[in-house]
Amino acid sequence: MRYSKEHKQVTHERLVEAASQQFRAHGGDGISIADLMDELQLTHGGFYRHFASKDALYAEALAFSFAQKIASMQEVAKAEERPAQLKKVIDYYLSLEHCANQASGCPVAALSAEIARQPAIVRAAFDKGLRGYMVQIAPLLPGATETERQHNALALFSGMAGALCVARAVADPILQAEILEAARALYTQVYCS
Amino acid sequence: MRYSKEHKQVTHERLVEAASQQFRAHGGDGISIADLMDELQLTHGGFYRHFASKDALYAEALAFSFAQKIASMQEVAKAEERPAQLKKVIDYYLSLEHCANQASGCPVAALSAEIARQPAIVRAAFDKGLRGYMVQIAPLLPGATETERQHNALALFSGMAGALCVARAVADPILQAEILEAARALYTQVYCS
DNA sequence: TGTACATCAGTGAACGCGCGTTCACTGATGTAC
DNA sequence: TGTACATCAGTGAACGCGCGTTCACTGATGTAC
Repeated sequence: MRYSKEHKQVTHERLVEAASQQFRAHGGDGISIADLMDELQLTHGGFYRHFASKDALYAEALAFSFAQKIASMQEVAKAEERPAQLKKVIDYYLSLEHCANQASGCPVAALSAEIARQPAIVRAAFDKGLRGYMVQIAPLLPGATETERQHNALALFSGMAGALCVARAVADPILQAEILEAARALYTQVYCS
Repeated sequence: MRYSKEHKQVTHERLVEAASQQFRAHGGDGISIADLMDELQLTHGGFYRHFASKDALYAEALAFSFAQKIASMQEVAKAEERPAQLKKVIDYYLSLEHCANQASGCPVAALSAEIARQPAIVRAAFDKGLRGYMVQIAPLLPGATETERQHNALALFSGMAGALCVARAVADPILQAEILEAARALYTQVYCS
């Protein structure tokens, strides 16, 4: 049957959002198109009316994940003064809550390890997303110039992503908490004093 | 045909070593048992004379990767004085060379993102490997107590693993070098002064 | 306004492929006598 | 020492499964007249 005018765009957006969460939670190979379409109460055959391939969806989903995470970070920083903002962001990024919620968490921590093995369309989306991330977050960082602030942002966020990723990998919850706490102490000391 | 006495153990060890490199390079799902056996000039059917499952091999290969990396880190630190040792290790870990050679690189950077999705036997090998890593490396870190040095090691190595992982994900070589350089500056400043 | 046709999001079967695992078999070496 | 048998690392076909992608089809809505 044919659907009303905005229907296709709505389905497209629902797919991107669902994929964005599922890819972060399970990785690119961890979720099938059939599972994704099931989640939207659709059958898998219709997928190719919306995307040329699974990779094309991955690229769009990645862009969505970055945008969503930038927004939630700015939400956290909002209504605080300059030096306290960064402390808030660090505490949030390295919280047990963020650690436990990978599906809605930072795409850098969840996916960067597999991005190097993805096709060019996905890698390009990652580069673009990461650059946007750094531009948006740089104002919260110390540094005399924009370049310096962005370098600081790269060091801080790659480091926090690593801590989050390793904490999630670890099976022992005590060691997990130790990793997050050690990273929180380090980055707070360096960037918030 | 039947083989001489030590033959089985030799094949077992060759499998673990080959798997250790292939898993780090391509991830747990990125390499098949048939490909691995091919690499040793064997056919895939014989695999189960050596391991109960692919997961069992993954666990052993992970332990091997950790041991190998600890050894290469100690090699780097060797013949230096106390504060310069850590600088050497940081520079090596965040080098373009380490970044380009994932197959022989740090298993934390290469695999921690997928470990959380692996079965218990693999996760246990990761925990054990990471703890051993931290114990071996802690003497190079500043800190008044062993606990403090290990916390510093956790913060430093999770952070460096994140930087390495993000650098590898990025397609643009200039941005890749920037990430490694920013991380090198950060961790050197914090831990080597 | 009414009618005939075109469109196209979604359906569900099918294709082709790769994978982890199993299994009957092979045959040179180890072992028991 | 010599012989007959047992062992078991390795072989290669097969099984069962899930996946990405394709395709002929459906049928309600959009559009042209």
